[in-house]
Amino acid sequence: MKKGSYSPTASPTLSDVAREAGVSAITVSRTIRSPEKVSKASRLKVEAAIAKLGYAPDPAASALASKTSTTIGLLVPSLTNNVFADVVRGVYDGIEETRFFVQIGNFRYSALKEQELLRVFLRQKPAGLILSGFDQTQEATRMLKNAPCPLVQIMDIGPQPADMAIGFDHKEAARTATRHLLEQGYTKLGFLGARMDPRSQARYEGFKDVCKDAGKLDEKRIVTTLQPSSVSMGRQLFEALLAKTPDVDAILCNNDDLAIGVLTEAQRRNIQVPDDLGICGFNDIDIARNMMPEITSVATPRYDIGRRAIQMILDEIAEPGSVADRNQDVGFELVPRQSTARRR
Amino acid sequence: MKKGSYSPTASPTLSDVAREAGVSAITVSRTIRSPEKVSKASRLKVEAAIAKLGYAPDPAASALASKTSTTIGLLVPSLTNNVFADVVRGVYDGIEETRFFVQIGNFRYSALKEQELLRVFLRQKPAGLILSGFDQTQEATRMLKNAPCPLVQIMDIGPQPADMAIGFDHKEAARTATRHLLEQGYTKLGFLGARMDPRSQARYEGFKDVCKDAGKLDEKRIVTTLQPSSVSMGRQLFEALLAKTPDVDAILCNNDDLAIGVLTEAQRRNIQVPDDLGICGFNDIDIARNMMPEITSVATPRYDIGRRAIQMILDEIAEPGSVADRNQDVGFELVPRQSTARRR
DNA sequence: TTGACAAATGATAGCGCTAACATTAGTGTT
DNA sequence: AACACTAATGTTAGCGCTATCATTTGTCAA
Repeated sequence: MKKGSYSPTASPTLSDVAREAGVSAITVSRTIRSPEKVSKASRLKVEAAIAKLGYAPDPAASALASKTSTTIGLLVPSLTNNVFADVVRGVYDGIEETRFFVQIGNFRYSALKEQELLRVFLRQKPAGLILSGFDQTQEATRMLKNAPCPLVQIMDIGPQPADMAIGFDHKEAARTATRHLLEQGYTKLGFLGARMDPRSQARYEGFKDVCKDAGKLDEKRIVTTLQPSSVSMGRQLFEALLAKTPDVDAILCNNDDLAIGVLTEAQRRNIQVPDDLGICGFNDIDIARNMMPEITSVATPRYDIGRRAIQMILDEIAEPGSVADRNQDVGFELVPRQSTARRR
Repeated sequence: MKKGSYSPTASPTLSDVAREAGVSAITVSRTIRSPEKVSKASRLKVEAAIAKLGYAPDPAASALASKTSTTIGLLVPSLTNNVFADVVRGVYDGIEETRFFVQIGNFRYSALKEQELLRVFLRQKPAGLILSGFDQTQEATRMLKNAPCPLVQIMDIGPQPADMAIGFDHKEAARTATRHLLEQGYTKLGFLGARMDPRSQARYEGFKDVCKDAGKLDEKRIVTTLQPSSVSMGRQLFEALLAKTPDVDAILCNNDDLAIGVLTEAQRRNIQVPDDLGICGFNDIDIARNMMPEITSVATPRYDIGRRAIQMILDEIAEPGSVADRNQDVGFELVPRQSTARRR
């Protein structure tokens, strides 16, 4: 059981190790941080002392003295969202076995909240920062300009990253999906969108672009909400869409959650997918591609983006300026499946 | 664009704020950390100065001086898993607007890795720790015994928490679900399990208990894997089960992902759910309850557990010993739906 | 052997904050 | 008015580490 006090227990410090090893504190510090600067004899003595005392450095003291911590900040707009869950996973996998930590900040799609989180994170003297997209506030952008660490903006692409960026073109992805629906012979295209953040907006624009070019744009067949995306929301939006325009014959969903909702609601209403209704999702999550029928979607390299973003940061920490391609477009891939495979 | 250097930029310090406000540094510190100890006049002056300078405290310096950081460690076995994603969300929601941070450690279902993460986390002098379950290594348990901070073990229940605990009885939950299947008239019950961690094992035991008591246990109708859970894995396990025992008429799935996989594979094979096959999931995630047919599941308060765990920690930080119920069973709820609503 | 240089090590100071104690201002009692 | 007390504020020292510069030791050419 536990005492009610939570008193800190003393751990050995650098000087303890130094005394044990018969060297100065700074030599111990160097043995840990840059062993190549220390003679083999000293190194062995110090390593033995560290092992004997069970020493581990205090990250707070280190951060204070060196003005840089081992924390890498990751600012995401949502933790619920599949997209960011995958990114987070990639980042964590990439950080494993390094001396760094990840600290996640959830700014809930609020640029202002992002700005404040950024301010707080910067006070920690992070070793690196990963941000979502390019839509920071002016003040946040200003802070980023002279951020004291490598920085990657992820998920989106843009002409002017603050430092580095990796993502893909959401508008073009939606264009590709929309063209696919037209090619499959659908003519009355609808669009469902939840949580209309900047990237969702870009997809929406892409959809409208292609519809307009094909002379098939009907704004009544567009239903969006600012509320979070979910399967139930997909059902609700689909119901709303049917109420307005029952003649819709294909739907581009802003993400796979919505697409699943549309599919299950269609099954309930006995609407045949893909013959009466084509459904295309976005992101290509595991569940959607295992539905019956399997849902057509745009595969996006979310995990990979997280993984590569963290690698860019680690590379820059090791050797500033070493990352050659500082603005990477990793692309996307339309994966046609049964849910849009209409019989001609 | 960016210079290649990442030089740290000076931010205002406590003394800067103190000078601006015409008070001493410690008064500024107190205004931030315990405003009730400061007169209203000083407080207003200090707050104005903070706002003017855009000051935010340096957590490293604070941690070093006070021997306790504002970091709360959260050790989870997986980031992919829906279960822990919801817990994480609850924790983040509970921490919002406080001065604390969450730092997640992913130990990938390895107790040894958990132990090493714990060691590293403890060096940060965390303000609190949240662990998953009770299955720590001996060494980890020893470290926990004299952890210098409040500590909550979550998701499971057990007789002897290291400090505090909140969770529910997985074995009993599985018993309840299994009884439900029997009550619905199913007689040849199967069990599918992936990622058999200690809590999955407990559910598995619960299933076997009830089947055995009812004289309906057939080990051939149990298929498990150590690989991660997913919808595709649900399909695979279901296929394996059908290959062994095609007569199975109901399946308890270790979680909803598997259940969805079973359902979609059943649809592919034209097996009627619930009449030919009953399906019961676990966790009651949004997608499962929106399938067609809707999937019966055991609702577990994952978000709530995260939320309450963090609150227990915050309460203990504010007032050690103030949390009265230090070992909470938050229960579960069977939610019968169409996927087990067999016609009699 | 000497000097020139690099490699290895150390002494000192200080990062920005808070704990602990010291002092001053304010409030009420007799 | 003098005293006792609390509330508010300040002074001092130091948390554990690393940057900086100074010193010592080792290495090699002339």
